[in-house]
Amino acid sequence: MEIKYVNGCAVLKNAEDFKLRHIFDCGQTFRFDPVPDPLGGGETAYFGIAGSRALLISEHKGDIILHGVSEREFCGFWYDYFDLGRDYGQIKRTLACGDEIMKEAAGYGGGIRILRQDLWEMIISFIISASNNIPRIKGIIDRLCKNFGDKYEYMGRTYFSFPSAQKLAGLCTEELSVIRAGFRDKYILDAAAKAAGGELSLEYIRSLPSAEAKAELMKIKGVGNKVADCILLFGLGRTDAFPVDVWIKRIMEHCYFGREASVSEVSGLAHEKFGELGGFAQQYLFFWARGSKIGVG
DNA sequence: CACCAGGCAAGCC
DNA sequence: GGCTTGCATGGT
Repeated sequence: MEIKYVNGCAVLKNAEDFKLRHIFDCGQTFRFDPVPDPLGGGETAYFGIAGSRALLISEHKGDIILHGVSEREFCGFWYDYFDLGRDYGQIKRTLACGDEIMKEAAGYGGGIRILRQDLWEMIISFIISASNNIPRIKGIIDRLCKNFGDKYEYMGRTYFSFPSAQKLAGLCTEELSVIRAGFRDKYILDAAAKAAGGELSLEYIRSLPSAEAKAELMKIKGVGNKVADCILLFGLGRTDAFPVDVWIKRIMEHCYFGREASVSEVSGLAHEKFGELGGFAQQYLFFWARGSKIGVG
């Protein structure tokens, strides 16, 4: 992949396996939204926030442009964030080999990349995701950051960072109620208290094998099997994790089982078929299922 | 109005 | 172990 730095932008020339709509609309992050093309060409563009950094990113004639990003910032953060060291073409070929379903799904969302996001942000974001819909998850996270994050400026815009565990641990449920998280407010405070108090060490969790890391994460109230898998996949880069939500369950039942199946049956088959590539398969299937309404009704 | 949304915890057996 | 129910809020 060729990278150039022009006019204060980092530019990925002829970017392959990289499509903004696929990356930001496949449900892995809740803090990026479409904006008008800053170059006025009517192409796709997004503005979003990762931890305490903001980014305006757009497509332009097959290139990807990261606006206001220096070489230092690109190499020090965004390269890893977008998982640019990984060959997604190879992953798609491996998954599609002998599997017509995956061939279809990986073709549909071929520009997906699994973002390497902040662990703490993923813990709270996916606690909020439980029994919720994506627009409202985004709204709750937005209010969380606006009320309790720190204020920053980037390219003439004001934005707010994701609040730290220490900041959230100092709140009571009444103060947190402004974000309208519903029954999840007590789970957020439990996670914050454990993280701020040292009972939950994110660096320790990071050092553990996946199964043990998952068990540690599930000690947090509001973190069950599915939320823990999302945290492993999106916050810890454990790409073998295969989160089974209603959409994945529905599409796997429809395409692979031809009948209703339990969550453990679904994860069992996923492990068998996709193995170490489970996380990628999950993202292709999720984006495909939602976009084409496969298995619904 | 009922029903559902990237589930989970607690209470049953 | 597996199965049911309540849960805050907002949209259809």
